[in-house]
Amino acid sequence: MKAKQTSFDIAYRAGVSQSTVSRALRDSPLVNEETRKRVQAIAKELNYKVDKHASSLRTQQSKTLALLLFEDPTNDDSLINPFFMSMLGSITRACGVKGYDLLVSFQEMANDWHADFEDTRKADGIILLGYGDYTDYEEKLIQLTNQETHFVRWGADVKGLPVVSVGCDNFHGGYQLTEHVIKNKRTSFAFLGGVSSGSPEFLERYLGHCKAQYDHNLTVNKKCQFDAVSTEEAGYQAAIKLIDSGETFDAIMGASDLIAIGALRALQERKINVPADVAVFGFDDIPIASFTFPALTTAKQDTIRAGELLVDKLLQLIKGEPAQTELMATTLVVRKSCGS
Amino acid sequence: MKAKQTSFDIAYRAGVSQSTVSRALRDSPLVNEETRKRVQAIAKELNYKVDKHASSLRTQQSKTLALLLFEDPTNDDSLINPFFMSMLGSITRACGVKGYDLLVSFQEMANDWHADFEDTRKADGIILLGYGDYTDYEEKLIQLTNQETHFVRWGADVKGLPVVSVGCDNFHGGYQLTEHVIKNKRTSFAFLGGVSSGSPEFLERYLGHCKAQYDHNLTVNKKCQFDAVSTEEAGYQAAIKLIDSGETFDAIMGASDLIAIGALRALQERKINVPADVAVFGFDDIPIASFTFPALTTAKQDTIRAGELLVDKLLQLIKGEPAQTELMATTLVVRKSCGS
DNA sequence: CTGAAAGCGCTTACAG
DNA sequence: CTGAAAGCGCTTACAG
Repeated sequence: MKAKQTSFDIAYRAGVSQSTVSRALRDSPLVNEETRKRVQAIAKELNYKVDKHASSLRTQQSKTLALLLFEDPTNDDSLINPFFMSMLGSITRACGVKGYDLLVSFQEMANDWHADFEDTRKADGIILLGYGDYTDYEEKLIQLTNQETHFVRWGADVKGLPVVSVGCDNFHGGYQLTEHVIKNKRTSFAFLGGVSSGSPEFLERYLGHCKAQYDHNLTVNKKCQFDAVSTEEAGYQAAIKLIDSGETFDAIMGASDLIAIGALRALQERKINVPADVAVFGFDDIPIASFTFPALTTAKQDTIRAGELLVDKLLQLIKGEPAQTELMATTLVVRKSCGS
Repeated sequence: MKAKQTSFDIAYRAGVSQSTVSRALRDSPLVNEETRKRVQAIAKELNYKVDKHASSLRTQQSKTLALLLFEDPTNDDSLINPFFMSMLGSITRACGVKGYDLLVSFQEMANDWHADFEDTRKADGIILLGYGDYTDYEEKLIQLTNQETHFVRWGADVKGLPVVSVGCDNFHGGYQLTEHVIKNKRTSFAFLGGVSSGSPEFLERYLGHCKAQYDHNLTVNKKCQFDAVSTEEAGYQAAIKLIDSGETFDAIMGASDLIAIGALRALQERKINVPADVAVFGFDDIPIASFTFPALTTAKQDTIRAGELLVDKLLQLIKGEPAQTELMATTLVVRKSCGS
């Protein structure tokens, strides 16, 4: 049990050549059925496993994908966005299904993370997942593209760049949510979240949000929009600013669930009743969203499917096949935080 | 930019042998300072990176650790225990610091996950993280030990087995929490969570919980203990059972925060006021714990340190050094859910 | 301090 | 269907 078995050991026991062992183990049609079974049985018995590095070196592919999770350094270490955690889970599973391993790496946006994985052959391709200032981000996307790295990313479509993305229809999601709340008789909306081009997802949600108000003959009060990054704390701070601004509002859209949850805390602290006085809704449908008080109305992004799409498209790219950016529809999830 | 650079290309450009390139890149003292700088500069310019598989094959170590996250299949896909997510973050970072990559894999407890990583040389060692029925689990630990796999695990100490674990002092944590709540004038405790030897962590928390009551001359009401796995839903169900049992209680300890959060939901649904009527407290201090209503009193496990310890100890094992099981103290985190 | 050479454990043309 | 041989890109004794 001590020394590691090699294909030569198996070959010796099976009375065949090492080449045949290799073929048998890879289910090559070039090997006799009976021989294959015998070889495989012996390999199993000796608990032999093909050496990953030797085979990767020879075939020049690692059968590994890398997941790069990046965040703004503002985020607390332990407060990794739960939405990304759901994605991590589904990506891991999707990789498993395809026979790929997954290397996970956390990076700060500021760091120089764009290079290593494919150059060192650690991974055949990269999945990018994270929020951060879009300006920094775009630069890195360009570098990756120039290096001819295989990669896909989660997020809004990128205008000029030939970058394959999987994202959700943020505009429509924002529209749908807002329309739902308008039907619940709310007329004055506030929006918490950054709406610069630095955060395209939030911006699109905001635009959908505004369009819904416009379509229903409501006036968008720009004074009721406050910037916030996607954390509970930022949501709390933005909501406090909103409350202290003296503007009137009867509904708050958080650009993400985390922001909405922060708003919930601020409202509660100020004794403002949700949903009686103010409706609150978010975006993402992270697991906690159903456990807040009151439970949060939100737009669900299908993380399972997102993970599969990301992996599938990356694998296509690796194979040299073309892959298309894809936008997934969101689902309206109605809970208690916006009234009936 | 197309064809991948090898150390021979660098050697050619630098006018030295390939061996020297290899040495220079690894900062070997066997190479002239000036030569090294020149080689490194050229490598950088050409964006050359050492091929991971070639070097791993040669050195027989992968410089990669594997993280195996396993759960009971009862858990919802998206509901990966947030506590483990915090751990994942800190483990990733700790690996990075040590120059190791991290392979992540999710497995169900029922599967045959004990083998592959080290046999295939994908990883030099394994970190085990998860909850599940302890009986199944122990069997797998034994297999891993027999295979002479290098591994460490998060969790309670394992009696007979020579398994290196990092865990927290669950007994003391349970004791400390309960004592704190007793000082807040609660006298009748309920406990939600499985207390069989199938879940040793929960059992220890329960024992500490009981000991505190005993030490303060309170009677433990065994009818107020209801089994629950570590999910919000299980906590909710257990709390409903507790309420419907007709037993009296003025405090509930959830064996984990998730369970306590489920209990919060059940109490709210039944219009039982927290903390006025019933105090509620959990264990773990997951990120959501401060955002529940009311915010949850709990015992914090230091995930940052836990990740570092896990990685350090695994690395010791890989180096052939002895490593010891270590128990970390928990910190009492007082929030609103147990009164002042 | 440097170079030529062996070898890590595979996969896959090539020849039969 | 099978085997002998080359070679993936490194690291590291060995010899100088």
